Amino acid sequence: MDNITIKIKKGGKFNDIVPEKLKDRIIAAKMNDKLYDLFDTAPENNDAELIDIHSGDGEKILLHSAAHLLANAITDIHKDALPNTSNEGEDTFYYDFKMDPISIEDFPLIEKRMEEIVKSNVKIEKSILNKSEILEIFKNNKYKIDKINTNVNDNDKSSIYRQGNYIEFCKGPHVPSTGYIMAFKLLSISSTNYEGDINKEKMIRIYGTAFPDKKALNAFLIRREEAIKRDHRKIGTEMDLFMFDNERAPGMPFYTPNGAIIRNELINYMKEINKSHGWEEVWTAHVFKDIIWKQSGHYGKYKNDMFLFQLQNGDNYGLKPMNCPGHITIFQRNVYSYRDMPVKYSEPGTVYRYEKSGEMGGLTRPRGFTIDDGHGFVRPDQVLEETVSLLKMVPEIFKTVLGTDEISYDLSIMDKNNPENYLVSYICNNCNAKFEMRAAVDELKCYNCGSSDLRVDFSMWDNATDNLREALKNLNLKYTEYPGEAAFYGPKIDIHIKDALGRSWQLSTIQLDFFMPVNFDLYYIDRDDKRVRPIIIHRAIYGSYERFIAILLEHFNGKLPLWLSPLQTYVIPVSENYNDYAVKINELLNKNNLRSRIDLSGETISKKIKLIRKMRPSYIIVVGEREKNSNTLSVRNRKDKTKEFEIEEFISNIKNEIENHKIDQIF
RNA sequence: GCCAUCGUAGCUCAGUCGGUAGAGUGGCUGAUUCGUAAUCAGCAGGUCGGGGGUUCAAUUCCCCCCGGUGGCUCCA
Repeated sequence: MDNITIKIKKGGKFNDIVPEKLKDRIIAAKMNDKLYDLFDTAPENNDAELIDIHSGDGEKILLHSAAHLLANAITDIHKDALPNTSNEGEDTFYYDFKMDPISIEDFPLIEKRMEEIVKSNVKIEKSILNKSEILEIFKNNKYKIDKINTNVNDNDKSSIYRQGNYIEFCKGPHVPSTGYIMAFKLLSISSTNYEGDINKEKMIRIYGTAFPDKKALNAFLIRREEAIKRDHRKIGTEMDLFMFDNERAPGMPFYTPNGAIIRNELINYMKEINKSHGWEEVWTAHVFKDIIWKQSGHYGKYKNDMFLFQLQNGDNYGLKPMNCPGHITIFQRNVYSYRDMPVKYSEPGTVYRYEKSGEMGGLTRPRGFTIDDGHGFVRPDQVLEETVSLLKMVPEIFKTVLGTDEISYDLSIMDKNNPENYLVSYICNNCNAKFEMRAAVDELKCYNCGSSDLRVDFSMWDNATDNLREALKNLNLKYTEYPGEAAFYGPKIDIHIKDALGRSWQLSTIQLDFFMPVNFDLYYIDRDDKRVRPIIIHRAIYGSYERFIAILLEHFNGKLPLWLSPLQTYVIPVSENYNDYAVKINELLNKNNLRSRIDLSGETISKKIKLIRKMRPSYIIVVGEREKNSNTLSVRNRKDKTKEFEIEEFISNIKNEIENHKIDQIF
């Protein structure tokens, strides 16, 4: 929801401009993009946005205050627990404590204490104190002392928040009193290390959530339960789609016949899209001599995460962890004119990465997976056009496959204050040579004359980043910029989609790369007969097929659109007396290239339906005396509605449903 | 890799305070001939993740491995 905006005079209290009837839902204020507590005073005459607890900013503040509420309760119950720090996610918060391990069995007691603090509606008050005063308050908590020392300069002041007996070092803002935290719940518990460093001490992390009202909290909890019920591993077992053999090939997914159908349909659809957008399909080997990984830089950086092996004769090989060197190898077979560009290769490319044991998880994080990969070798002046083309492909695909329009775009750009972290151009002030270098790993001196009198040239980054930005703007896409989030080798656009359960997934990526062209000395011949470096665009739309199938299954709860469904029709005769008619129907469906199966077992019709349900057939066709006599079908859809159809009518309808990749069924 | 937790029949799970295991479901066989979420009966399935130790005896207790799950870290 949108917040209201009201003018305020310099020095006025934000709380004084909150309309009386909104007092119970306005919890903070915002001016010039900075958040304030309601009891702060306005720094200037300006518009103040009043933050409603139901707004995006409001919910963040609520979660943050709920985290403090948790810490308040924990320290009340466990006197020796030391609060470290909290953080908020989309719907959840966590708080890390140094304390003896507890379990979710302890949650009711903690929640009860939290409830009491809410009931007594304790005021949450800010004080501004000198650093020394703050250090004195937190003298028994070394974690807070660390935080104070890193965040506050010696002679500066900072804020602390007090709610009853509980004090927190925090920059706020917060809800005005604990009574605003109407609906909350603790969710889970896990361990973590101080500052995320595995060498530092273990901490207890408690996750929770909070909402402006009970209704929203319940909706969240139901969604969460539904997500567990829809776990792709469970659906995959029920529908017999894929398996793992943890003894023989840990982390490697095996697709069973049904799963292979889904995977192939997705791949075939992507092939069509690639073709229509000028991405030519190639095929590359899975095993390469290690020299290519040394040249690409993967070996140096990811050696420990690669499958590497040595043959009897001493030759060293590695499984590909990325497809780009393979595509580059193909690109290098030729010399290209500027007129040949862009050269765009695509491939459902299977890669292997030795994920650490604790990092694997079902299909979402396997050790072998297939990317709908593509590498465009483009002239710098083609980045815009190619990015626009890709940004048009993405919504088309997700609309078709998932039926979703909820797509968001992140533009990750470089942090110009730290150019050493990136591969950027330098110009030698001594000999005027121009070259690319990453100062964080290479010694910063001229390759030509050895001089270290160099100046940075951002033009390559600036042009490329401008092109990405312009592509987003041309298509009127809403996007967010993230300075400092670019990879060292180039800026990128990451694309997120929201699934049926409201979860956001990063799927697609459009990544510019200045680095590989340098490593492999790629070039094309320009109009003036000079060699010019192309830029590589790495792109994937689904991301990996494995992860995408997991998301697809959870999004649809396994009830896939017909064109993706492994079992499109399932024919059930009412009794064995109608087997002949059922067999005829099933054969007719198969002849029409439909994936149909028939159940000729002696079970009752109810039992047959019961048993096949977990396979999620798109249509169940029941035939008996009536249908046989009138040459019709009794069809039951995914929503358990039944309808009579003429045979030909049904077949032509569902063939149309398949050809048009429809999400909805014919009735 | 780290912390926690788990590994018993194809699947879901029970059980053994140490005496080599059970249910439901699925599978097979037979009866039933059935109108949209379980008709009945019988039978066959397990060296209780792997290795070692303690013990007269280990699936159970101890140790080490291998895997799974939830987090942490990581994700080119």
